Amino acid sequence: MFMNLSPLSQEFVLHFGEMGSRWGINRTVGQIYALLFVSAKPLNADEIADALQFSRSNVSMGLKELESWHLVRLQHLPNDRREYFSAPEDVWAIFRTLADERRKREIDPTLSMLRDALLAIPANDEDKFAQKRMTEMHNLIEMATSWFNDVHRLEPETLKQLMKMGTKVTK
Amino acid sequence: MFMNLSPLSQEFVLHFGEMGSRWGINRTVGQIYALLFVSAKPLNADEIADALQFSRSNVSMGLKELESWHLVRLQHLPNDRREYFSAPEDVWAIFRTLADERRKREIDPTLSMLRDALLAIPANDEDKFAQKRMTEMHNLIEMATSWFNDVHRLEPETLKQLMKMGTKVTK
DNA sequence: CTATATTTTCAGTAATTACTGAAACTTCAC
DNA sequence: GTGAAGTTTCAGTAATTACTGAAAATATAG
Repeated sequence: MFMNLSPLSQEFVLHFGEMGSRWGINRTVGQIYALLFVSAKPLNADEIADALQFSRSNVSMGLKELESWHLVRLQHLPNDRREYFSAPEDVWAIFRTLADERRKREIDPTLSMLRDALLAIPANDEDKFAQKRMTEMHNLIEMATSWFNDVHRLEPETLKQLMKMGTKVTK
Repeated sequence: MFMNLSPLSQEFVLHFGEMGSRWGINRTVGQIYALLFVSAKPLNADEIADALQFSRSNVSMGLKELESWHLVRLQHLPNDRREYFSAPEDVWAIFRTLADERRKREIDPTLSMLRDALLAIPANDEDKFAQKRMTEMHNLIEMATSWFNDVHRLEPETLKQLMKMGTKVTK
């Protein structure tokens, strides 16, 4: 199916395509990302289109999407006008970027909607109940995100230690 | 647009519909869940179809989907043959269910694919590099999930305390 | 067992999202 | 400037996913 791709990379790429569609990102974007992730060298758009066998314009759109997620790095190679792309090397950084971006897109808007809703004067008992539920949700999300923000600032090494300690901390 | 829904609940329901489509779940399913979440009483499928103005069969499918996520409770009311649905009351429990279910669907398959890929004999240098990257990803995910499993077992209250301490722990 | 209430399935259709190729635009070497 | 190399846009089309109504299946009261 793919050109110039070892069976190992192929499976990885295909898997990420499928997973991509379970998340918000589509198959194409997932595959492009996976390909960049396992590539030792940065790739240009034509190489990607060639390797994954889809159109040049599709690659262009996919890369734009990945850029909007801050998941790819754009660079230029000496004596080459084309744009080369690669996935950041540090998997912890990738993880943080992803979490951060998802927070921005999925959590923040909900939080702001909830804040507005909680300011409204309840018109009746049903509204009162609904607001109670929304308050619970709001508080949970607020706490989780502020914890996340704290953790976010830690160095990977520190975070690793923290995770390893894990539940021991409770005692 | 919706019948018998206060503006407050309407906005909440609409917002969750939109958010739903950013996650894997579709608009309909998001709306049904939101409706159940803010309802003081359990609702039957007809009430849901009526409130949200979509077909009975669509509601049936949506509820099945929510059941597969363990996000709704099914119950029967005395002297009524119909099935009534509600969202669990404890938002922490909901959060855990959601995280758990996503782990099962999005992380576990990836982990198992990575494990397989790491067992393969690399055919060349490119494969060697690819495997190195996959190992990094594998280790990160493994660590994060095992941490998550630990945390998962804690009581909400303990977890709350832990989160409040947050970064103070590092010192 | 029969009649009725309720839920589920599913084939067909509608709506949405993804993808392509051609054209437009941008960049840069000369 | 001009032209070639590279990139993006976008209208049209393909593919996918969501939704409906009718029919089938299931459950229950009498």
